[in-house]
Amino acid sequence: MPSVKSIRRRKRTQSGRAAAASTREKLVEAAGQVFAEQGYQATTVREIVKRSGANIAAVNYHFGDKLGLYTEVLQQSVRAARVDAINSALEQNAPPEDILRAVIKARLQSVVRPNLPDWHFRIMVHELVQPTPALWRVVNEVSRPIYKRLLELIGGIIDLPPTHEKTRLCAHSIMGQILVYVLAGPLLRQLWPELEMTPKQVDRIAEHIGDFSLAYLRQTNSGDRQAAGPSKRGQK
Amino acid sequence: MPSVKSIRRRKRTQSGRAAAASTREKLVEAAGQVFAEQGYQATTVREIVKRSGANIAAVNYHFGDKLGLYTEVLQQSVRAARVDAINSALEQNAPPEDILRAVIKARLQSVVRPNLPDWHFRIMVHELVQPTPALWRVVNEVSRPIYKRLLELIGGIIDLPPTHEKTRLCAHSIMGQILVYVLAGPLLRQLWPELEMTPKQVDRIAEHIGDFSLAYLRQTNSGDRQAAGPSKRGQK
DNA sequence: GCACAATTCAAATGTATGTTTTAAACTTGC
DNA sequence: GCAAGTTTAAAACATACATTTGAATTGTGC
Repeated sequence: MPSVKSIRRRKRTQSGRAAAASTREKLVEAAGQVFAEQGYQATTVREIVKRSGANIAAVNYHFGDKLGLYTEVLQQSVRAARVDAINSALEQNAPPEDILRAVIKARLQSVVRPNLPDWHFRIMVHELVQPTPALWRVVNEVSRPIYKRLLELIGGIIDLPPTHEKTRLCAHSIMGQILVYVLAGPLLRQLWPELEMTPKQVDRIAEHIGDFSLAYLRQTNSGDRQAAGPSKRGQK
Repeated sequence: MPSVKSIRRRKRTQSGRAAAASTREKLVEAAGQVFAEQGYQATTVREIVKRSGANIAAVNYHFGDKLGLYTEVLQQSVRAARVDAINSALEQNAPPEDILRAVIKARLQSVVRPNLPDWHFRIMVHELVQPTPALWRVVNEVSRPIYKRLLELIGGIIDLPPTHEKTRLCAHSIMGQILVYVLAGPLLRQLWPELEMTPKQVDRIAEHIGDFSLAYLRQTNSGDRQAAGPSKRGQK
């Protein structure tokens, strides 16, 4: 009796369009939440199916196994992140400094709100602390282009090539200032109880990060490359 | 038949002084490493005992269970962190700006090196992403004093009270710039393969963070409170 | 050396979890 | 209505894991 080992992967029938907005999607949605909260290792498929209201066999049927489900979640995450507010902010035609402020604001907003289906970033945080093989694909597909664009933007402000070490360090400084509110959120709330991530407060924080960063960027622009051009010399 | 449920906790005999620098300590050391790498959930006691060369029952004997071992690790972490380089750097008698640079450097060094028995910070990172009840004690006992001191330091530089919102935001900006190298390490290495955390490179990064931050702090000091004093007006 | 406690060891136990199976219902397009 | 796809329920299976046990070993004071 040859135990049918083959996983019954469904072949993405799609026969009837998007008729079934059902189990499969509910699974991905619930899985995204749980994975974002607990990380890959700590989440149980039983918790996922409980939240989604689906049957446990469904994850096998649709995704083969837990890792398959996780992969799907990551893929959707990538797909969603690609058309994200960040990119649109990076695309817009505006002075570099304004673009930078817009990017900071967009990232902080999308990251700090609890409700939205924005577990994408939280999953990334888990990946950073405990990488799974799936991380590298995500990094290359979504993080790298954004990183590249950010380098160009900053390089433009401080008048250095995007790959220059100083450009990179500046990019990391900005990324770090945003990250701290994502992953040190609980810590900061404990240290500073008055901190509440209201939309208004988030905007204030974003503005601060912009001020904080531009102080150095402007100084570097008019400092290192002396008289590079009088166009942007304003100290405010 | 009363099943002897009581965990055979040893009563810290200590009869023969520190004669036994053995199993217990080896366990804590190995556990610190593994917990720092994988986080509480993902680490297995089997991995710990394998690395420490001890028998698996030893963790029960000495610490009751996995959580007991983790608690011990955290306590040692707290104890070690208290007398840490950070504190000594914060204590020293020097200009505030120099102290700030020293603190940044010390933290970055202690955090980025892989070898040292400095898993303290890494464990904190895991705690941030997946808090355990033990987190809050650590926060209050070690993070809060350091945070307070940092606020005073920065407040001194920008001439604002430590509890002022702007002071706090500046502190977070600095913390974030350091944090990004800890928890986005793998990501950054992927995005920037040339990045190698040699001691020399780490020093350069620390210096950048200092420059980056002081640009704003100085500007704020001489900007907000006008003519507060011409002592520190240098733009470099 | 001897008794007794502390420690270490190999093996067993119980539980949580991922995975698979079976069989029956229920959708849905043709 | 029927055939294929989908969902459900319940159970079984295998494995990894923390935890426990009881005996063996080691150390220590007398």
